Amino acid sequence: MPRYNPKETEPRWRAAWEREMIFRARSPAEAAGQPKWYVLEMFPYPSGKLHMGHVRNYAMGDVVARYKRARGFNVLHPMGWDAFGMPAENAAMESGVHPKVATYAQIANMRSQLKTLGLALDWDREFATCDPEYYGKQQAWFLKLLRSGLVYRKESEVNWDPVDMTVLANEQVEDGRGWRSGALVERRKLTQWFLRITQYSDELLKGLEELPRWPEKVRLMQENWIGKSRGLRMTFAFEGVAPQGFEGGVSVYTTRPDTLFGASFIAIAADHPLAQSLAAADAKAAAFVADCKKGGVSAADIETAEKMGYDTGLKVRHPFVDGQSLPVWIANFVLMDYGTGAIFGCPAHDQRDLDFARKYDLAVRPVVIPAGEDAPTFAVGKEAYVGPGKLANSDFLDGLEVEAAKAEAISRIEAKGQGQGATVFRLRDWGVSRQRYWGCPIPVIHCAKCGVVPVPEDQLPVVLPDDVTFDVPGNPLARHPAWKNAPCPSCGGAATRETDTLDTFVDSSWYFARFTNPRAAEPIDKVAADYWLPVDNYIGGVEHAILHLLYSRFVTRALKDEGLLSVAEPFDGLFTQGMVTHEAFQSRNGEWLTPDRIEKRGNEWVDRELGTPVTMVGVEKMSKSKKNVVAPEDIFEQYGVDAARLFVMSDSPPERDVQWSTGGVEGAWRFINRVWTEFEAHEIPDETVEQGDDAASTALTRATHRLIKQVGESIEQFRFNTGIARLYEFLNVLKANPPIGAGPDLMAARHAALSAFARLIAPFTPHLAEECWARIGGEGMASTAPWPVYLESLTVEDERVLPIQINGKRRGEITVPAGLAEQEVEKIALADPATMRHLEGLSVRKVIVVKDRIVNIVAG
RNA sequence: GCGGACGUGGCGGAACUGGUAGACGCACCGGACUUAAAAUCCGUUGGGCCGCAAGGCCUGUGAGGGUUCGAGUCCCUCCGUCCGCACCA
Repeated sequence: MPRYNPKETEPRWRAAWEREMIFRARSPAEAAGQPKWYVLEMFPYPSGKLHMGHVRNYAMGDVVARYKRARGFNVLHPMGWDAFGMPAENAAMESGVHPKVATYAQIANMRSQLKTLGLALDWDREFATCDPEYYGKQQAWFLKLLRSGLVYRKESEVNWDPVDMTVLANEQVEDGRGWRSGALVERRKLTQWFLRITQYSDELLKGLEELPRWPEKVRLMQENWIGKSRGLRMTFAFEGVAPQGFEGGVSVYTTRPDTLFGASFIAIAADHPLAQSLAAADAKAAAFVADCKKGGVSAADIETAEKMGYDTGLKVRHPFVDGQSLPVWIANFVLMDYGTGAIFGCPAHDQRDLDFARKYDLAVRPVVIPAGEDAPTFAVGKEAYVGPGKLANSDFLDGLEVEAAKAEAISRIEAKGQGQGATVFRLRDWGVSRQRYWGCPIPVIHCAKCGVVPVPEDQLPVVLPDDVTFDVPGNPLARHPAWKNAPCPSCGGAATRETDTLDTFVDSSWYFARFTNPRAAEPIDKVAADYWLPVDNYIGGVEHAILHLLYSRFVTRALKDEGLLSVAEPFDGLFTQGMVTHEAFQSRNGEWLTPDRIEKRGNEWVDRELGTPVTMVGVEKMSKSKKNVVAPEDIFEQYGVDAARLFVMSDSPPERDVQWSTGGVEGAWRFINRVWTEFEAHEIPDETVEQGDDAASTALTRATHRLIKQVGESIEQFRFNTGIARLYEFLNVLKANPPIGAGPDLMAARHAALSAFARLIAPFTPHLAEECWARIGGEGMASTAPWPVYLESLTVEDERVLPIQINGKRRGEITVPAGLAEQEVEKIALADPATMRHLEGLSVRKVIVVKDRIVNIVAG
C-alpha cells in the first residue's frame, strides 16, 4: 500500500499557498465590513534555530488563524523578529561577528525554517525590531512621551551586571543575579532614563478586570506585581531638637494605622536621607549603614538575614499619647524604595517588628485582641498576632474592629494635620537605559548649554553606526567619536549624543500595533490600528506573564493618550501555552546522554550502545545542556511537518507542558496515513445520488455533524487535544463503515463525511488536508474552503442509553427515545427485568429521573 | 511567609452547569498477513472475586471526614507536587 509522502506533498502545497497569496490580510478598506480577527504569537528572538517550543507555539496560533479564516474572518496573522538584545552582542565579543550581520543571517535561517511549518502567515508584514525603519518610529513616539513627561531622567541606584556591563531592570534580577549572565548584581548610581509606568498604576490594575479572556493566573500575577495597598502616610515630630534638615519630622507609611497605640519604635532604611545625614556625622552610624549595604541580595540571604538595628538616640513623639516617645532606629529590614522608607514598628502585630523588638528588647504591647481573649491577659510570644479582633489599650479606638479602627485613626491623624490616607503601589518606574550597542538608540543630544535636546523629527531615525568593535567591554557607542559627537539641534554648538540604548522590552511593547500597517510613515497607522486592535488571540509562554505584558499594556495606554491609537488594552484574549519537555538521562558518572541512545529494558533504563544502566533524571524542558533536545528538522524529515504539528497539540492540554515522545509522534504519523488511506480508497459518488436514510448512513451523517460541532468548539476554547481526539475517534467510525460493500446511500454519506473531515483537519494538518481535499474533488483549496456547517438537530442522537442506579449503584440500563418525559422513563425503568430483579424484596421510596441522563431508584 | 494551580490506569490525558469514571493516544499482551522482520490490520487491558459460559458481584479519581437520591466535580481537615512574589510595613 502506498504510504502518504509528506516530502512530496508538503513543499508542493506550501508553494501553492504562496503563489495564491491566500494568507494576506486585507486592509480595512479592502475588508469592507468583513469581521476581523487578529491572531498573534509572541514573536521570536532570532536565535537562528527553530526548536520544538516554537513549533508548538506557532502551530497553536496557526490553528486559530486557519479556523477563523475558514469561518469568514479577515485574519491578521503576522510574523516578525525581536532582534535587538544582548546575545548578539555577547556573541560579537566572543567571535568578532558584527551583531547586525549575525542577526540578519539568523533571521534568514529562521525564516526559512518557519516557512517549512506551513503557517498561514502574512509574510508581507514581516519586520525586525533592529530595522531602522522600525526603531526609528519607536524613537519618534519615545520623543512624544518625553515631551509629555512620561519619559524622564533621574539619578538612581541601579542593578549593575558586572559581566554584561549593563544596567538591569529590577525585573531582570533573579535571586540577586543577572537574568542572563547569572552574575551577582552590584548597586551603582547612574543617571538613567525612565518611563513613568507608575502614572498608570491604578489604570493598569483596574484594566485587568476588563480582561476576562486572560488566564486568571496572569491577572493575579500582574495584580500582585502592581501591588496596591491602602494606608496612612503620617509624620512623627521629633522630641527636643530635631536634626538639621529634618525639622518636619519623620514621615512613615503604614497599612495598620489601627495599631498606632501599640507602636514602640520608628525604623528608617539605611538609605533614608536621615540615616545618610546621621552617618555623615557619626562613625558608628556610618559603619552600620555600610554594613546594611554589604548584605547579600539573594533570596536565601534575605530570608536568613537577621534583623539588625542601630539606635540613633533620636526620639519622636507619639501623636496621641502625651509624654510617650518612640526611639528612632536605623534598621536593615526597611526598604527605602517602598512607602517613605520609614515605618513605625508595632511588634505585637507584625512579625518583622516583633523579631526586631525581641532582639533589642523593645516594648510589645498588644492592641488588637482576638475574639475569646481578654485584653489584660492576652500576650504575644514569638508570633505576632495579625488576625482580626477588637482594639484595646488604644484610647478612642477601644472596642472597634480592625477596619473601623483604621478609618478612625486615619481621620484623627488627618484632623490633626499630621498626615493623610494614602494609596501606595509596589510598582516602580521602568528603567529603560542600557549601556549597550545592539539596541534602539535613545534619540537625544546632550548640550552643555541647552541640556537634553530631542533629535528633531526630520533627523530620525538615529541609526546605529556599523563601524564598531567589541574587543573591550563596555558600550561601543560611548567610544565612537564620529557618531557620538553631533551639533546641538537647538544652539548648533558642540554636543554629544546619548549613548544609552533602550531596553529590548520597549521594542516588544508596541510591535503588535506596528503589524497593523508596518510600512506606515507614522509609527502607528491609526485607521489600521483601530480596525485590527486589540489582538484577539495573543499566544505565548507564561514567562512573559508580568514584564512583557505589563509593559505592552502600559505603552498602549500611553500611546492612546498621545492619540496614536484608540484601544487601552492591546490583548483582548491571552493564552499561555506550556513548554515541550522530554526525558533527560544521565550516566552513572553524571554525564548527560541523548535520549535516542537510551532504551527501556524491563524497569531499567539502559544505554543501548554501552549496555550500562542510566538514570532518568526527570522530564524537563528541552535544553542543550541536558541533551534532551529533539530537532524539529529531524522530525520533519522523518514524519513530515504535519505529524510534528499534530503531535505537539494532541498529547496534552495546550496550557500544560507536553512531553515529547517517539511513540507519540509515531501515533500522529499513523493517523495521517490512516486518513490518507481512507481518502485514497474513496470513489467520488454520482452526484445524482441523494443521501440515504438507512441506519448506517444516518449514523455516519449524525456522527459527522457532531464532529463538526465538537471540533469547532475545541478550537474556540483552545482545547486542541480533545478536538484532535474527536478526529481520531471519527476516523475509527469511518473505518467501521468501509466503502467495500457499501451501497450508494452510504457512499454518499461517506463522501459528505470526508468532505467535512478534510476541512476539519485543515487547521491541524494543513498539507494533508489539501491533499485529501484535492483527492475528493474539493473546490479550490482546503485552506480557502469554508468551514463545514452542522445542523444542531443532527448532533443529538434520537435514542439514549440511560443507566439505572439503585441506591446509587449502577444496576442496568435502558434505551429510550431522546427527550422522553420523566414519568415515561420511570415506568420503563421500573418495568425493566434487571431492575425488577434487583428490587426484589425492596420497596421503592423515590425515583429520580434526569432527562436524557440517568435514573436513580432509592429503595429499602 | 504571602498568593495561585494541581493530584484520575503502566504513561500523556478525557469526563459539559454534580448524573454510566478512564474518551483518544502511547505502552503492553493476543491474533491475522509475512520465509522473517518492519509496516499494516483486528482484538484485549483500572484492581479483585464468582462462573464452563452468558453474565454477575465487590472495589476504585492523593488521605480522612461531610453535604446529596447521586461526588473526580461542592464543603472542611490533612498530605504531596508545581508556579509566581518575597523583609512591600
